[in-house]
Amino acid sequence: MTRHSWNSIKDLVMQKLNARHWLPGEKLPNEEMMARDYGVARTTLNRALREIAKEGYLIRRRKAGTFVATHPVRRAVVNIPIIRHEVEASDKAYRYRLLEQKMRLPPAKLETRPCLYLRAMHYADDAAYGLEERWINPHTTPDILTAPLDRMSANEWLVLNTPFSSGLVGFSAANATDEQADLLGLRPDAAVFIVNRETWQDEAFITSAQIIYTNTYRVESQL
Amino acid sequence: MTRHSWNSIKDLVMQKLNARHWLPGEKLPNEEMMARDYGVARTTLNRALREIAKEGYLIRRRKAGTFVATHPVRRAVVNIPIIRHEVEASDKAYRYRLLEQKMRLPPAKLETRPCLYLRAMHYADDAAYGLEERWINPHTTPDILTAPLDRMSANEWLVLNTPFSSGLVGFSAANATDEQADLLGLRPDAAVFIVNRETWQDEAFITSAQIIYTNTYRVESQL
DNA sequence: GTGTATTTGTCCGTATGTATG
DNA sequence: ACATACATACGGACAAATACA
Repeated sequence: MTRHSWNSIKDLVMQKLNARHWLPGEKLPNEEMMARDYGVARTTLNRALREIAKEGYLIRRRKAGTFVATHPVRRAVVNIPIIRHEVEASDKAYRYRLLEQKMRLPPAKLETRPCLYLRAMHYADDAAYGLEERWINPHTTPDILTAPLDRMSANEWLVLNTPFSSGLVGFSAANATDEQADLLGLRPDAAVFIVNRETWQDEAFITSAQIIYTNTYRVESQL
Repeated sequence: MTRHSWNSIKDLVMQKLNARHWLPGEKLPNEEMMARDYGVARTTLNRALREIAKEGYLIRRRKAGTFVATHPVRRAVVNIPIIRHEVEASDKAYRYRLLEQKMRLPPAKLETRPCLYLRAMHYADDAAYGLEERWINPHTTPDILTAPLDRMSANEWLVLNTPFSSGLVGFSAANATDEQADLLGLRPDAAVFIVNRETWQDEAFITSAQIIYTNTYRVESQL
């Protein structure tokens, strides 16, 4: 019986935006008026407009009003899956091999005390999938020292066992070093796709990882 | 205290999640109880939990309840700016040069009729910044044929003049072709970072672009 | 700089809808 | 079929930000 949900109001406004009913930069009527026009409560209309604004198509400012974004900032949401899930999602057998594990002094921007350094390979159906180089801070995550890292990737263990407050992801490209090319089965100097991740908890560094993928790897996302 | 109450409730719940007050997979108390516990209205608590769920840390199902996500899917939101804005944001002078513009038959998956094909360079302080190769469908966007593409990048024109639509973004790495290396001032075979974009409107293709950046380019994002 | 009016942001309490165990 | 828990609606109220006089 409720013909109007905030979602249908959202669709309706989006249609008007697409139809250029209001031009970029133009001011929309205020909430109260629009709510009356569409026959819904202001809170309902508010939610619809808030959602549209979050998607970047509207700009809302108190006292000023609601405006059509002139340059909608396109945002893409990319999923950062656990590598095992990513491989298994493409119907391949996942395998993980720990290459190296030792305590070393990390780059100064991370920590001044020695940390756990790991190198590991990820395989999909026995083909090299990605090379992982990772630092883990045992001072914030002491349990890592007894984790079964020979069987389970550090990534997966960390997701299950440590909360974190903030993080960074970066995507970049580089030419493979000879060693990387060798491990990944690529020709020397081949382009590789690199995903960097850093996670922190309240100024204290938890882990920093670099995953080197072959150049066939792509990150894709709906706009 | 009345200020941003849903946000402070969200912080509070996030803290409890981080502190493992509820374990992954565990069920939280129902909305009514939590609202009473925290001394807020149920709608307020609802909003807090809804936001947390949208970030992936909680799973909510009607009748079943609210649960701690076992494998929170990490999502990173990356902004896809207009290249001019990106360059100007780093305090450099932006320059754009159209290299080529003609009608050609695009890849069949896009369109079966001839489309506009563009190649253009983007510069930051006279240093090569990115090479753009783009298809634009004049059958969905006829005005493009009279747009001043020698002065304004197609990207920017399209953002201003075509309605919103669905799209795809992809990030990948590759070795530069000789021509690309030459245009970008890179050594032959250097790794380049490639951003692909496709935008569609109701099954009809609008534009498809590939922007080739030097390997110093990075896409970064907060987790 | 100050004050005021406007507009969005949020909260509350209640009520109803809806998916689902 | 039923009960439960989330999803959403409504209207009234006040807070916060800020454009404008």
